[in-house]
Amino acid sequence: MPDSSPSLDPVQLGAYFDLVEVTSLLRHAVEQQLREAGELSYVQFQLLARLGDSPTGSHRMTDLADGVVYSRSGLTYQAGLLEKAGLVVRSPSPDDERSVTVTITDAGRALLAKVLPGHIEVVSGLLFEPLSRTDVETLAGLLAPVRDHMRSTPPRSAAPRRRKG
Amino acid sequence: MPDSSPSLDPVQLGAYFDLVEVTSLLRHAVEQQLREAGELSYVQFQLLARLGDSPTGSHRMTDLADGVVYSRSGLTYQAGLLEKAGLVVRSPSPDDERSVTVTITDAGRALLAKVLPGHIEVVSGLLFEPLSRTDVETLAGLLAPVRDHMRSTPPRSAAPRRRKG
DNA sequence: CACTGCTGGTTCGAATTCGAAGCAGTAGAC
DNA sequence: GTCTACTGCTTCGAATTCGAACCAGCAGTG
Repeated sequence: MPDSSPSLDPVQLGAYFDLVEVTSLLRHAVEQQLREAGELSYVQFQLLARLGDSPTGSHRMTDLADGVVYSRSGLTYQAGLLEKAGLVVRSPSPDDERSVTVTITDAGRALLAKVLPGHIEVVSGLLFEPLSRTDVETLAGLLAPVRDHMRSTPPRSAAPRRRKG
Repeated sequence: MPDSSPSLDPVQLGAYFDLVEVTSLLRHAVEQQLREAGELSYVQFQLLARLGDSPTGSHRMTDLADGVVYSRSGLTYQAGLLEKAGLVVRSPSPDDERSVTVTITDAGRALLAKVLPGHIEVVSGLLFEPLSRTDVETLAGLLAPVRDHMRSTPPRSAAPRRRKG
């Protein structure tokens, strides 16, 4: 066939498949650990981690959703769960009436701290075990540009509400 | 606290986060393309792709589930959908009465072929755009060992039925 | 053969997920 | 000011997902 469309050579294909396979396996393992260690789902962990990382301990709903690549409605649901569990608090934003600010609580930080070691252990043992320090640096150097590229490229993700139909 | 547990240095952490972020974004984009192009979910595509790749065009249920890292019950559900859509057929295995063999149909292959170009285009444009040929080779070289390591390590994934409680 | 333990699949119920629709609040044109 | 378009979030319904429980069928022991 005339390759008018961009095709993937075997190496690319292999890299692509390995990428999704590796993350699927990793995610599965991590999910299990998180549930056992602290009754957290992966998304919930990601959310707490992001909040804990923030200087203010808080983020807007939308930013969280975009950050973890989640639907807005899904985030509303998860934020509700986390709030009910006392791990975060939702409050109206001062500057924008529409916006809701999610803030991690002390309990949230505590749980995060409790769960983190085991999490790291799993990631360490599964992902980094077969990689040398140099390997990791190389990997990071490869992924960062890809991430930036994906983030900059058409954010179809944010579901830019269809114009009309 | 005494760091008896293995911790991750910033580079490792960054690589880890970028890894999940990249695949999340990629998956999201691909999912959208697949749904628009052929009414397929990502899992369904993965399943068809695996079947299409097989010399016999078929696999056992369990092997499929393990391959795409999916729960067995989830696979039962998806196999049901695919079968109802005429894309695969389920038949009892000759050698093992318990086992079910899933086989891709011509319609399944046709749909796969129809969807593939767009799929490749998305992956190409998002994942490989910022990577040189050498980069891709490096990436593949890094991921393959990790995949093997994860596959060999305790297959907690397969949910090795708890002994009793 | 009977007995025990394991593997392959399905069914079931409960929890999660998403997109579409809806409700405010904001921003820009005029 | 008013109008129009867009953003931020939630609610709703429908589809998917998982794990626990279950029913065979296989394998090894005796």
